Amino acid sequence: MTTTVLLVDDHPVVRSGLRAVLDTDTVHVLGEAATGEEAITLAAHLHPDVVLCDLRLGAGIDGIQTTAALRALIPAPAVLILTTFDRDAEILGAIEAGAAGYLLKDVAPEVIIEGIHRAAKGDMFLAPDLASRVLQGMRNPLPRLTDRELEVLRLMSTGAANRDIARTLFVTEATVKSHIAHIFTKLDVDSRSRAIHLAQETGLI
Amino acid sequence: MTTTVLLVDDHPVVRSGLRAVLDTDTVHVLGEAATGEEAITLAAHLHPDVVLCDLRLGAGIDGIQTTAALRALIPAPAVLILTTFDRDAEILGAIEAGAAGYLLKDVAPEVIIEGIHRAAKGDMFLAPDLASRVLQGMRNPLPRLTDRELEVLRLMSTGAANRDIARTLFVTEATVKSHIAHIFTKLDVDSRSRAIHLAQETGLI
DNA sequence: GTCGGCATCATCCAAAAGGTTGAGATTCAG
DNA sequence: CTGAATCTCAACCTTTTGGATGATGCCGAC
Repeated sequence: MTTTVLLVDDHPVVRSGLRAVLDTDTVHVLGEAATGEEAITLAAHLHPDVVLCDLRLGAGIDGIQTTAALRALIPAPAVLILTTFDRDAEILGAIEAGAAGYLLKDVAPEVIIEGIHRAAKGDMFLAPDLASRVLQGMRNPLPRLTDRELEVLRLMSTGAANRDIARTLFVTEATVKSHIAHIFTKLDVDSRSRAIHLAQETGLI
Repeated sequence: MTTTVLLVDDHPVVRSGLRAVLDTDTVHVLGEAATGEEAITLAAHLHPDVVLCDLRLGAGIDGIQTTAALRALIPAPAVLILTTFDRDAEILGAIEAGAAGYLLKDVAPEVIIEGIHRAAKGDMFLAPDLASRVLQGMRNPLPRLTDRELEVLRLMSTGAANRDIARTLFVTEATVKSHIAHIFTKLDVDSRSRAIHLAQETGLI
């Protein structure tokens, strides 16, 4: 039985590659989308069994938002994330948004095909080298930062000093320091550079 | 007249995509390599007109080292860098290593084909949106950091405090501070987070 | 040999960052 | 309504960072 697939990637070359690799007797590629918006429209019309979606989609909404929107369709396609990156926060975010699986782009074509079939059957499918990491991430969840704290953290990571952050957010430096103190406590670090490094490593920002 | 090409990319899917997109009446794909080492061996035997090479090649040597090695072959193929990333230092590094051009992966297939033909003729070919940036980069060259300074910068970017850096490098904190002062002057910044951010943005680290 | 670049270290001072504690205001769920 | 979380701010203090200046030794270029 053939599984129908919609490809979502902002790189034409990757779409062509996926199409060439996937379009076999067990998988049928219904269409391609370059953006998340396009993917949602196409999926609503084509009703693919599975949507194969990149996380980074250039302009417009990202893969996680796309996943959430796709899963809200009726009938909802299974969403398989296929990406180059393996940042923890993003994997967990994608799964929270309803993704059926997560594959890295450097896997062999057969693994992608297997993942598609598994996703179509309603299974979860994680690239083997990611599975342990995800479980690890769920045991050691990154503390939840509030929106404001994330905003401060992002500004910090661009090299902004407390004064700069205060000016950007229209608050006093005391407030910024307060947020930063909370961030440090939650991330268990004691310097902005460590906080930045940790945040970048885990995909928090 | 057809131009012969060797593909170098660590992602099977991208290689398939490139092959599907490029193998036309004017371009002939001679072979594919997944690593830089493989690319050099293959190029020495197949004598392609052009090598289309990703910058990030997973394990092993990177695209810039591969470029340099390829350009040392006789006859030397033209090397066209095709990558997702657009960091300044890498573009300039690739060109220094002898690359004939630099393309971003999100361009249309026709642009890649045009780039291949131009490279085969000995022209330089830069993605249009990169050209101005590269010229800009050559007018405002990033100051050359010494090896030691780069080492310190890299440690800084992992969140290490001066004391940590000093311990790692077996020098005193005073020395670390001295290096950092030089780094700041050269990069024209006044805080480690800004230095880290700039270094990451420009691909310095 | 001399000069310049580099790495090493030191001292002194000022500024920024970080830690602690506490507190007012708002919002939102139970 | 009450309590918890969040965002805001303040005062105080310690540590870290950054800036300025200068000194030593090494090495390679001229």
